[in-house]
Amino acid sequence: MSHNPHKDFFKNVHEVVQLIPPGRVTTYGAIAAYLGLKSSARMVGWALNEAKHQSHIPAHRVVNRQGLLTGKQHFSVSLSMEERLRQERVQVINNQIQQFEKVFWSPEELEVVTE
DNA sequence: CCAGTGACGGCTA
DNA sequence: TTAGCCGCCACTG
Repeated sequence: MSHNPHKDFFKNVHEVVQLIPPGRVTTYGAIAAYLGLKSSARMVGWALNEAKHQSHIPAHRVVNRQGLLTGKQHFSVSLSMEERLRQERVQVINNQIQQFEKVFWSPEELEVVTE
């Protein structure tokens, strides 16, 4: 059994991302903080990079702190990050999520739901 | 092994 | 308010 800490972290990221409701988005930092590694937001991006080949993980619902689609380069041209979000009625203009505060979802909300 | 690179974000000037 | 710095750490050449 190889207990690689970062592998577990990646797996946890995948699980959290799958819980983001359609039509909502969260941030790299919010996921990192929820998993107890507040200063490792960059690693969330790495984890999503691996998730790229797993279509059931909605990586397009993760944006940066400002609501910008900084990870758009990692999505196919045929179905871009922006298009995936639009399909869920999330407004995007110039890579910027509109009404970001309203669309933002935090993993912290899970505490309420699971109780 | 070492240096450079990032799907980030907090802090400082 | 904006721009730059730097801590973070897995991965690559």
